[in-house]
Amino acid sequence: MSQHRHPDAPGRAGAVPALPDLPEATVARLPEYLRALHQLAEAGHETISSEGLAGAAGVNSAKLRKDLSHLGSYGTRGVGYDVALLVDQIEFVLGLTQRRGVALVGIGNLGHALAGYAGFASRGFRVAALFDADPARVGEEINGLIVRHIDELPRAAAEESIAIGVIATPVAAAQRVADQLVAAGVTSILNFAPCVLSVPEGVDVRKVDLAIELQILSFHEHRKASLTALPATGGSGFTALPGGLAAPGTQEAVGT
Amino acid sequence: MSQHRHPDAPGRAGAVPALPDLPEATVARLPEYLRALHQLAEAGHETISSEGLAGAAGVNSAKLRKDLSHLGSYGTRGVGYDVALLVDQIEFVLGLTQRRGVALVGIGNLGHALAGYAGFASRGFRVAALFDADPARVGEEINGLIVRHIDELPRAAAEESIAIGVIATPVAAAQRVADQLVAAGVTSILNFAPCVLSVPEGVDVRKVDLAIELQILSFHEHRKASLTALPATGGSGFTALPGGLAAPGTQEAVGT
DNA sequence: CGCGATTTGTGCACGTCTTCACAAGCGCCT
DNA sequence: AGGCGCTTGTGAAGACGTGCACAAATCGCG
Repeated sequence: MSQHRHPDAPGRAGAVPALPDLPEATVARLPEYLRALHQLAEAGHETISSEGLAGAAGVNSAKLRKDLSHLGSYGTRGVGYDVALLVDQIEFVLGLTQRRGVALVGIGNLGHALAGYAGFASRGFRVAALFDADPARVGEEINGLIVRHIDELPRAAAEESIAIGVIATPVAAAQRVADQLVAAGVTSILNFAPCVLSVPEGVDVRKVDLAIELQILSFHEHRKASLTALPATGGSGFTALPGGLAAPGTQEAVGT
Repeated sequence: MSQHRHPDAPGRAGAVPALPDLPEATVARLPEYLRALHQLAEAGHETISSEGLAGAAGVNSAKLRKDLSHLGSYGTRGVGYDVALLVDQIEFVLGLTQRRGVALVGIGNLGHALAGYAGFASRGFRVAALFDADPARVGEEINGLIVRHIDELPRAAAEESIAIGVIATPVAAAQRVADQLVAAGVTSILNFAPCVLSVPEGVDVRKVDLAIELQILSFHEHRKASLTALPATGGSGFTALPGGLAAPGTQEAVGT
């Protein structure tokens, strides 16, 4: 998945190439661009226009150009972007040139699935260690990794130089685990437990709450229902017809 | 915005009380408030100040007040918000007064975990049907539900009046499944496959990409590393200290 | 070598979101 | 009753994000 096209990626040799501080919104989209680029590369494209890449990533082309312009000028006017070069560039900015180790804590229902999720490995991460507080789960092997007791976290984190932790425990344990992760030197946490974590400054937390996503969808369902219940105020009742085709350009189809 | 719709309990009496169209950012936070409110209710609070609720939800109190003000005026100056009333109000706005049925497609690694995820049931949803295209998986029982073949989706969706679909298939199958869901009348989709879906207008899609969350964290790791490598330019070098206790502010949320 | 077709990079205007700061409202205590 | 402290609700300002529209740059071709 990673060709070495441009080994002369910016800097990396000692001197830090002064990461431009990107807008958060841009950072959040870069991984999506990266995924689209890999897909395009696999399809044989060597260059891609902003329009094409925007389509594959499901965003506006002007927005994409502005996002990429923050990284520097890596396109060629009249031609487009060099796919391989852009892949290298985005991977560098995202810090994916080194394969980062991830510690996963909480090997329950969800943790099990995460431990076996191929998407992590294929997108630059290595699930380096699994932990659980329940002795009954310790020792289990998943995908070639043995589940260890949470108390071994400090040693394991140091040995494997782990900077990212994933919390997939029940809510009741999440804050305690977060504290333990921080104590072990972890500075980034991905939290699947539906609760707010309190962490020291300098530690980043991102939260994924599966139920919240459904609730947001539920709101829109509710709104759609209350709209169709009323006499449509000029809006053409869309009425999701069975067999509906993807007609208007919301998102573009990408190869399946 | 001095609109007094239903001074008493939220709607639920037949007529739909003209949902105010909330800012998207507000909608995305309401579920978090709801979770915090349930937690507070369980802890015995009957009323809560915006400051207190904001703390429990991990947001700024001014933002919270503005968000809630969009729903109407459900607080009492000098006192705070009535917890039970606010719970009812938010649940109504989010369309959670009816327990919505969800169809889950793709019973692989992740799908298995989602099918057994207790958080869905406890937050207003009912996983009503499981589907997979692989005949080998059809017939398996998970949590009291039998995995059915994807071709039975139309009938099942109609019987159970399912409006929300969850896609947990590999990328290669995702678009096809999305088409099938839409054809079956589903108007909201939660997509776990790392790809862009093309759907007709009127169908909402939300995407959860676990690897993207890690990549965003990776970016901040990268940035933190390149900052500590440089002589701090006036900024107070924080240097995430291990063992630090959650002292000062709240959780440092990265991005949206 | 010049021209036209194409596409990037960006200035600008607009809309959305966030945050501050404070008046208005409410309850409690004297 | 009146005053005082507390909290909500909101106007205004600023920060941030988005999208248009176009100049600048590049390629291919005759």
